[in-house]
Amino acid sequence: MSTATITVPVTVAEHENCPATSVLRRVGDKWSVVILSILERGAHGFNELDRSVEGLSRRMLTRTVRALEEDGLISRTVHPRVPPRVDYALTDLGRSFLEPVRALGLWAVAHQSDLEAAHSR
Amino acid sequence: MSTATITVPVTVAEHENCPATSVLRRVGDKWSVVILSILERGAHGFNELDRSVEGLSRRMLTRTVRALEEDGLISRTVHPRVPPRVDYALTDLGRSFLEPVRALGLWAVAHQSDLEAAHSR
DNA sequence: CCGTATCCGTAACGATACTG
DNA sequence: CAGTATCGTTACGGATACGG
Repeated sequence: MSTATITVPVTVAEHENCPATSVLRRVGDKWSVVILSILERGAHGFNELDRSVEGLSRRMLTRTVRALEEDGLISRTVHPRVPPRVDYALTDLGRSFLEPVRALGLWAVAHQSDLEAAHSR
Repeated sequence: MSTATITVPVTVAEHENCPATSVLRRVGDKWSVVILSILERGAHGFNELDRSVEGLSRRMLTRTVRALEEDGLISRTVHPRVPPRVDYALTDLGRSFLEPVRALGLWAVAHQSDLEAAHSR
């Protein structure tokens, strides 16, 4: 039984240093969760990912996978072949990250009608 | 034991219609979670909230509370007095929303060292 | 196949000044 | 006390073209 608590940042400095803030922002960006979720089902190459998600530009794919790699949520493996092959895959950290993210998604689905009701006012 | 699953949006249309997307974006914006967390400890007036968070402008406070109200996560009660008094408070929906959000925050704290290690490469 | 570089429009956000 | 209006800056993100 956990009794852990979180101190909510109430100053700019706290906000920017808070480990949760960067994670929350990553959850909020447009493509990260989609990429992570696709990689959950197996490793993919760059263009493969690009084609998997309609509307995702190569530019944003590059930036997103770079950021996810810097956070240690995915790995990037270069296979020196011709043609070149790069595999993106979830790390253990990325897999564990998806658990609370999924909880949030499930919350949204469970309360979808509440949200819609509130919005229609 | 839940077996619920989520279909990840892979097209622009799915992405924008997905109930989880808007929720994830709300989690990602700069002040929503901070405001919700402060309101968790009790109702507050507008300037009271403003002063509670250093670095939060009145402009963004207005926009944030409006958005949270539209989502049904907080309530806004106007007391017709002089001087005017407006109370912002968490709704039940807002309270339940904070549970998965907190799970995400706890994940970030628990894996803070992993994230820092990954980032220092 | 796997990206990078450049340009450009939009949206987020802060600062400041003003109102009921 | 509880906001709105306006402005300027910065970050996000798409389109396109080019390079290893």
